[in-house]
Amino acid sequence: MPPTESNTTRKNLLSAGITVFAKKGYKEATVREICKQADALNINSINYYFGSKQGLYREILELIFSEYNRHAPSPAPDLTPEKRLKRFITTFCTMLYKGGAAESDLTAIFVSEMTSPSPFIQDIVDRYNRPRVEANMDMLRELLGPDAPDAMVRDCLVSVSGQILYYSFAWPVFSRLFPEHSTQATYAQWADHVFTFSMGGIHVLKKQLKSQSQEDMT
Amino acid sequence: MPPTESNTTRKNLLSAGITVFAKKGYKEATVREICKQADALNINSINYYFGSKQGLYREILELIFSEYNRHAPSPAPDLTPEKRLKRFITTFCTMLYKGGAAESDLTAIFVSEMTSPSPFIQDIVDRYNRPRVEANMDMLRELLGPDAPDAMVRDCLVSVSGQILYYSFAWPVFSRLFPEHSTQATYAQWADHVFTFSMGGIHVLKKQLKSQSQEDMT
DNA sequence: AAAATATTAATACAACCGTATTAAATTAGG
DNA sequence: CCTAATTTAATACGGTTGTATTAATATTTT
Repeated sequence: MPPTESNTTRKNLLSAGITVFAKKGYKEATVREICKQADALNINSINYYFGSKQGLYREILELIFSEYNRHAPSPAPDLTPEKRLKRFITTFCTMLYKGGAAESDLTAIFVSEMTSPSPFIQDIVDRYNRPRVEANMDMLRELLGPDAPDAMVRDCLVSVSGQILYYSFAWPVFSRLFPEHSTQATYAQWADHVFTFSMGGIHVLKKQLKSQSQEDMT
Repeated sequence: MPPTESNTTRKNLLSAGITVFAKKGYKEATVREICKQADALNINSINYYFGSKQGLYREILELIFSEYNRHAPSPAPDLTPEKRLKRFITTFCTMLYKGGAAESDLTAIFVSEMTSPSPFIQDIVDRYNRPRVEANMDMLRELLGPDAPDAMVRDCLVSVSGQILYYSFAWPVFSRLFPEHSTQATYAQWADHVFTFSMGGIHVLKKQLKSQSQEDMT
């Protein structure tokens, strides 16, 4: 039985796995290529250390999402909801685009797990995404006011998330339409834009809510 | 040489290919499964009619994008930019979500082509996406005013597109966070929300532009 | 109807996949 | 230092893939 202690081959396999899984996707990534990338001449090392190709991938997924979780903003109920929205957008954009949209291996695996999820997605969503989503729903509810229905709060969260995530999955198309653009160089401006744009959207919806409740009075 | 005339086996292979490529992705879809789905007992029929697996996929791609193009709104310069934006959002959401976000085969292939593009992506983008993007940029420029810099116009287009596309690629995660939600039932409301939200964002940016130019006056 | 062509069918093949097996080499413990 | 355990190495195996080959059948053309 391989122990879990510090082992350089094991670590090499993990980081090589991240690289190859990101570039090729789960199915097209081969254990032979990962081993070669990890300077492990024997193709059996993945089975030795992780039981199987899927075992390696599971461990990589855990590694990536806990890393995301570590960088994500800790709850700060003392901040105004505006500042919390700004923080959410900025840190998310930074995580996704700081190293460049297409170049980041972690972003690539993150996206492939969204579009074609592995068997581990339910667990990942429950442990990592759900708590953050609930916190963000609360934040948006504060921004929209207590009269905002749940559907509207959810729609706003989707509007914000959709903007943030766009480059991460549409990059192969976008980069061909705007070849000169670089998310690495402009991710901070993009975060600013998403914040401004979204505050405008939220403002309109809030106003719309108010006029509706006034109509109900008459 | 196989002729291009009407042939039921050929058509069966095309529609079976759409189904299987959508469900499995290009690599994991096998010619054997496609042939079985098409009631073609011989696994050689794909090579016979399309030369190769890739040849079948290329023809399917062409079929899908020309279909998208057919449903997309024709240019209507007489309409106000607001109405054109509304039309753009509505028709796009309808195309993507009318049959349900996860269930639509065309949407699945569309998304997989965005996230992990085939060798044909450049040609597809040039012939189908670029003209629409340019028309939408013009529309947004009208909404933002003549002072709006190109980067702002482009950012707004990304903001709108990101919202529209969100469900198409994030569905495996979103549906686990909100299991009761159905895009099929609510795609029209979603289009309404995206329009309202985006007009709010555009309005704020326009106001911001105006105040900036006033500062420049002093 | 006969000949030419198009289509379907069945099988073969080389390449690749993940994993199992077995042996050699290295390291750790007494 | 020698034994036991861990790690690396090399190879084998069964399965699946896309495609090529060859033959049989159906369709069209003359």
